[in-house]
Amino acid sequence: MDSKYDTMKQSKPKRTDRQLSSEKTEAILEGGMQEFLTYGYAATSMDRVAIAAKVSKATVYSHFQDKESLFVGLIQRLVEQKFQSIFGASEAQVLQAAPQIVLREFANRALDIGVNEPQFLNFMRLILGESARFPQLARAFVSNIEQTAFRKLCQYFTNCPHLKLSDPEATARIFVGAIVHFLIVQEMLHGKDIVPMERDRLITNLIELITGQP
Amino acid sequence: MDSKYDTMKQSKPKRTDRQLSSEKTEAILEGGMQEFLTYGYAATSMDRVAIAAKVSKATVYSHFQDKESLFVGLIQRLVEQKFQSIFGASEAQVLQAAPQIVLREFANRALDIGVNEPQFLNFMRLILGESARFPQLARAFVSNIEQTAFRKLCQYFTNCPHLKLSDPEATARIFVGAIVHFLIVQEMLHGKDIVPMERDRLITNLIELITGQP
DNA sequence: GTCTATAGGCGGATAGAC
DNA sequence: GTCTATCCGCCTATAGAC
Repeated sequence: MDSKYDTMKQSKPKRTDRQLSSEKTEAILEGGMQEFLTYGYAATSMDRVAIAAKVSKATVYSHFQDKESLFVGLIQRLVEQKFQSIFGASEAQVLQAAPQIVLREFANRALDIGVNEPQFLNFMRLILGESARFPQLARAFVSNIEQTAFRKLCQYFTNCPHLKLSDPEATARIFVGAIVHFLIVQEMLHGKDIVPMERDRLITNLIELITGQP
Repeated sequence: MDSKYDTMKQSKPKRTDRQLSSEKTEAILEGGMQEFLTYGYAATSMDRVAIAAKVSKATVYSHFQDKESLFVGLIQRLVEQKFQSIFGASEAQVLQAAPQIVLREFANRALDIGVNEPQFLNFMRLILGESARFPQLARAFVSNIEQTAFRKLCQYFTNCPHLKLSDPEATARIFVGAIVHFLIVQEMLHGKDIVPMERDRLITNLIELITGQP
């Protein structure tokens, strides 16, 4: 249980790398995604993955070496898909607006994902919950999602002439951290009714702290 | 899978509430804790729980109705234990110091838990990872840990004469969020080497933003 | 109350036909 | 490549002796 999860395994041994996935492979990945996101890694059975993909269990095993390979390949693909859907559409045209506008837009986009896409919450639950047993997936998440958010915000802070931040990199971390933690407590941990707070109130206060403008 | 996790089950049906847990019950809870924190809910077997507790499997089932009852009872107890170990030792004597000192102490105490107690990270992984299937455990975590941190910090912000915050409650959320997210990315998700940052640098910047003092 | 032994089922993974 | 059928082990939970 220690080192074997750290070594990357081959997900599709039967396939040369110049060809894309076949339809069956795609169906297996799609069915597996539904099952893993719903039940978690350990509680997902290869029987149900096969049923969800509408293939036989043997077909699943002809495309993926074992359950662990399917899971790792699937989640890594999902991390890249989420990266694309979050950061793919560039919003360079609004970066000229006032910092209050740009930062509010950034925060709202992040929080909208958690509210409008319930599967994204399950995706994060899986990454966080399995981060001890599958550290390479946690690292892929950090490299693709967290680091990109840090960079984009840090670039904005550094280039924005109105802001004079002593440490843009640390400030970017604080901004992302406050937003993501808000999402975790209110939505992922069902804290809305226990510690209620309007998202606009948090965002407004966060922007006030950073810009120094009331 | 929907409503059954929301209804609280009786964890110790054979025991009247005026008596504390017996030694066997304690051993089962202790053994179960080790297993669940290491392997997660679904991958933990009652066989291994019994072995870890040094009792027979039948004894486990004579103290707890089923696997789910053991898990829920155990995690709820653990949430209260963590609440005690984090907030039990009151630090009212240092609250007279400068805000820079008090807030830095608060942040360092929180981050020390994640670094010095690796089981606390596994505890959070379990709460986060199972928050869809066991929402009552997620809510217990929010009520005991998150809400208490918000309250303590908000009380300090409100009573501290040096600080003039427009919204102490939202600011407390931002402070806790930045610290907890830093812990999640650096330690839980193994991000130390990917997005390195000294904790003091983050804390210093966070305190600067809140106090307005460079 | 606690044990050993076992029921009964579902899990991952594979053999072999086509 | 894909299927049906199957192996075998481990799973949750319980029966029954003491």
